[in-house]
Amino acid sequence: MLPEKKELIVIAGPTAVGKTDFAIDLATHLKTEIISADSRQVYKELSIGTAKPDASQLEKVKHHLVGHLSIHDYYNVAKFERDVLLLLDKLFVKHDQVVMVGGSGLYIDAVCNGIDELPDVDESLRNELNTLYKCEGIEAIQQKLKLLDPEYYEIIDQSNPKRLIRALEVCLATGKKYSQLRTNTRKERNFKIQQMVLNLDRPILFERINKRVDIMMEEGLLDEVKSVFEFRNLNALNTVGYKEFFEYFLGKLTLEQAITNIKTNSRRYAKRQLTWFRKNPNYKWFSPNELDQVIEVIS
RNA sequence: GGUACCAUAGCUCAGUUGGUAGAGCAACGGACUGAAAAUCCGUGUGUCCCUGGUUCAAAUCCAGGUGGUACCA
Repeated sequence: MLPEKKELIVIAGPTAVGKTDFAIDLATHLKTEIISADSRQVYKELSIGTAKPDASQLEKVKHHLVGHLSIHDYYNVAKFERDVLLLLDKLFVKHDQVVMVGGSGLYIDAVCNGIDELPDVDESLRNELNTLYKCEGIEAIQQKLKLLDPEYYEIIDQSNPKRLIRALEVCLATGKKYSQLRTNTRKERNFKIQQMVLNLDRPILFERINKRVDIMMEEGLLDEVKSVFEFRNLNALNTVGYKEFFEYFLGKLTLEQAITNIKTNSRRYAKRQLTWFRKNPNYKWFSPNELDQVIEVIS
């Protein structure tokens, strides 16, 4: 089979829209497998709060990149890109089409368009910069970047500490300007890509989000959060559905407030996801009950 | 039934001696190449309960109505 005949079908969408079931139905129809594109479902310790596919769903279709890591592992978008490309090499041997489903827009883009190859940065360097920011404020890291990479400083969101620190750590680790290491070019893939977004009217989506939080509570989310409480400072746990309950356990919120905040933060997350997908014209938009229409488009 | 208080943004409420209104939260829009469920930026969305009156001018003062809350019957 020629590589050109291979095709990755991306199913994106905001949280709680119904991606998991949709992807299972689609993959079943195509007799293929599913790659998850979800930055939090990769962790084995996080199941209920990340709405991972459950045992019966996993039985229907083979899923990849779900729960294969620990919250103690460091993971990022570049590792995800590499993991998916390796996986696709194997899956395309057996299948002409593979479904990738998830809501992490940056992760999806890394697979579809590629991401610049930059050297790994030592963890201690980032820690140092975080400390500098914490102790001396944002001005300190702004000035530092202005000095090391004035071109990038001009175009960056200067009030965003994570962007500043990222640029700084690359400059410091490589001795080069971050702006010069960014290629801004799209990587060619040896497979075709079709991108779909699932969406619902906002009131319906928000209703689903609120309801799903209640269901997570019934499924024992509180116990799951309790089991990882001691690791709450890990990045993997800077996650909606977990961080709010950490505050509850620390006595900063009532249980009811924590649940309300999870719903609010989930709604805001969904909004940010939609902003991300909207700006990318490659996406075709569908409702989660339009499986037939999606099959029509991809065949 | 009587008395008192209240009625302003989706919610909770500010609003000075009268000059057509503003905070918090929610909401909405956006950015985003190794933390991305992260992080950051921007935006008031209003029959000021209704009807009259006073006034150059009413969210504001007056009268009546409606609705609510509390207390007394």
